[in-house]
Amino acid sequence: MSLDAEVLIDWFADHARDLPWRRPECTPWGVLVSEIMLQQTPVARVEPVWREWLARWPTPSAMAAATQGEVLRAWGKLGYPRRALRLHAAAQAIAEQHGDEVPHDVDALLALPGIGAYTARAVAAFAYGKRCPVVDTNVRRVVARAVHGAADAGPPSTTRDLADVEALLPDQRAAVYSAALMELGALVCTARTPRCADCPVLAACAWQRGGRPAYDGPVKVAQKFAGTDRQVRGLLLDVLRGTAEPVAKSRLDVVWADAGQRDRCLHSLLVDGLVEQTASGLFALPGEHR
DNA sequence: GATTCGTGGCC
DNA sequence: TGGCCAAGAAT
Repeated sequence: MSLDAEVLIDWFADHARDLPWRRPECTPWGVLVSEIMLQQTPVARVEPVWREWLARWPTPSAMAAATQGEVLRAWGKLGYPRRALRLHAAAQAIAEQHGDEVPHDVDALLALPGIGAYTARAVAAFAYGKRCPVVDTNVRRVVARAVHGAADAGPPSTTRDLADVEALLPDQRAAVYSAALMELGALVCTARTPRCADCPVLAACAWQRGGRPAYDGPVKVAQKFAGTDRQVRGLLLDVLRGTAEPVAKSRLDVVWADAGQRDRCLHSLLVDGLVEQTASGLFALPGEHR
């Protein structure tokens, strides 16, 4: 197809960001941690936390030995803290069932908590050089434009998305090619205001050739945050992150006026295992108090 | 397939 | 100013 591998790989060699999880000395565990942290989270916010994590927990077994509370506190404000819990559980599974080595196989990776279609293939490709389609939001957008001539990708469909990228994947240097596709989407073929003048595959781009028509797919519902349970859960968890000792419910009640929503959120945090109640009825991050 | 799940920066 | 967006996964 049109997205010439050599052109893209050469562009990547010249323009790729120097990210720590791309360094040759980065371990597969480091790659895995980066991929989990980068889910729905910008690179700039991930990088400092990733450095702290790898220094503190350089292996899966090292993290497996930490408590859930320690892990949640170290996760800080990266967002979606269930990722931290799942990564901790994945570290335990890797330590106990895989000899402390991050699995090579996509299927074995998929079986780990918090690892889905994207992350499993990203680890297989970027940590082990395996040839497999790696499809994130950047790649979906690049393919939508360059191949299908659409301004943006429609709703995701794992089966179709994987097939699309599989068809593009070169036989050689497929992992670097995948990294290049992602980087192109992150730096040039961006969601808003793409830098088409800087694009290495402009001549091959179907969207460009078609006069860059506007997006005509189904309308995407904007995700709200203010006033949602997500915000309230975040506020509650932030209290517990900031204290070493369990706190009384009154300390949590002050973060949100609506008692019904507040209690519902606290309950859901308990169900999710992000918060624990002690025998004396106080609240804390999990795994640190009896 | 549609929803839910944090957080903060940017145009 | 505020909607949009950022390397998704689980249900």
